Amino acid sequence: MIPISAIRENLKKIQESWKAKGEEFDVNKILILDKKHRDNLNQLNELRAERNIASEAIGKARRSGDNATEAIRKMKQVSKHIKELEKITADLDAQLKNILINLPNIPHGSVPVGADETMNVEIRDWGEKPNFGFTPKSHLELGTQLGMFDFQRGAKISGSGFPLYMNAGARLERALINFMLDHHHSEYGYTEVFPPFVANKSAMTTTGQLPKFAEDMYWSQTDELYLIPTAEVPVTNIHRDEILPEDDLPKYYSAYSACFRREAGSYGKDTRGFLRLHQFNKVELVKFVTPESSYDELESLTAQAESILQVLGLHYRVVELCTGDLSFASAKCYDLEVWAPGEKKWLEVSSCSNFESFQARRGNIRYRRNSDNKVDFVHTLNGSGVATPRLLVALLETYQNADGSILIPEPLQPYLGLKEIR
RNA sequence: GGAGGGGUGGCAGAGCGGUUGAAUGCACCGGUCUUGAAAACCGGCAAGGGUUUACGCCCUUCGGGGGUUCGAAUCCCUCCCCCUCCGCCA
Repeated sequence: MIPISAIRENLKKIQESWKAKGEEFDVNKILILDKKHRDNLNQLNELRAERNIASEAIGKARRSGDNATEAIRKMKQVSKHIKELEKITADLDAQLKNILINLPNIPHGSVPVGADETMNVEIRDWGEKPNFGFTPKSHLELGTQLGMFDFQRGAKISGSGFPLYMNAGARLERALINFMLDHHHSEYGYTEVFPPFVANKSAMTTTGQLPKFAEDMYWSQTDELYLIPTAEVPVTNIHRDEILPEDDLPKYYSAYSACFRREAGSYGKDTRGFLRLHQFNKVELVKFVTPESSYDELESLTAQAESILQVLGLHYRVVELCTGDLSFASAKCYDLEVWAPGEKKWLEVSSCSNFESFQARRGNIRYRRNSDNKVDFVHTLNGSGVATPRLLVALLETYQNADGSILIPEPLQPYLGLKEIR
């Protein structure tokens, strides 16, 4: 959420940034509403002040045995008026909040301006495309031959997009998750958490899934709970409505979770195999940091996510999203894309974002500054470190042998207990 | 699911219709003392909003919402959460 004061004070700048995102909002309506709200609030405050003074006087009169019936009669009218004004003010406030909660974050000044993903900027790449002495197969062909997963039976149980991992596939999935969690803990000191996989409306609103993206989530009406689309939701909400001591920052959390996405409106896109799923596994990294440090933390977060791909020896590139491709809550974002030689495609396995105070404001996540003891919003960041389905695709396709067997990268071998899958 | 208890400032914990935005303790900040530190003593210390060039002033907030009242942390209704016991269950 961006503060209304920022809209009042930096209207031009904010409008431009929305334009760069390809969005437009009726700022006039916001400003008029805001003015109306403040006018009402001022009137209300004056009346309440009057009431407070009168009530105290009545109390005093009562105690000293004086008659206060006339004052009480008068205050009855004032109270009635206050109630009416309160209703109006609350209604205006709700209207205003409803608009603010639907406004996207403002891109950081360093973000390249562009309309869509074609304007994203490749920042760097790592490794090289593997050379095969044969035509590389797709992960579907390889995995099916090796009995690693079964999409037909997964669909029988739940529908398409719900993969059933089997045998070495199931074990490899578990190995990857364990490997990534261990790596982030031992290399970078992340605190591992195992969060709930469902979350309530407040939690979903903090991170920005609600109110705009309700359609994208699975939800249990009877319990008013959503299945989480990412561990970002529960983990960011760990510190909702809290004031953290500055000395506790930065806080680094890692979490495995299953992720559930309805992918409404994307049918027919990437329907093959593991490229787009309704349920998948992911290790998520979440940081709570001071405002001054958040952009340095974004760089290190990205590097930490990258290190997973490096250790596994996978060719990848880092792409900086342009303004038009930036998500609702993000102020700046790097995507990690891994090379899948069978698909001959770059696959997004991670998005590393700085949300600045956008989520912190929604979730009221604050810290007490050492320098002046004042309270301020933290900055939150998160990135996948990384998502398994496309990682699995890249792994199978990169490490395939001519006979369809798969070599397991050395760091992963102890986790899987195998040097190769055949 | 049934019975009972409870949710108050950064934390602990009083208050149970009228200077209570809230005692007290801890934590924190400043000062005195000390060679330095600790202890002791003195002082300060909630957040949000509005208004003001500023000092300041005003309003709101004691789990959420609603009600009673001139006036609610305090009374009533309702919802949520936590704890204890019983039942059920991985």
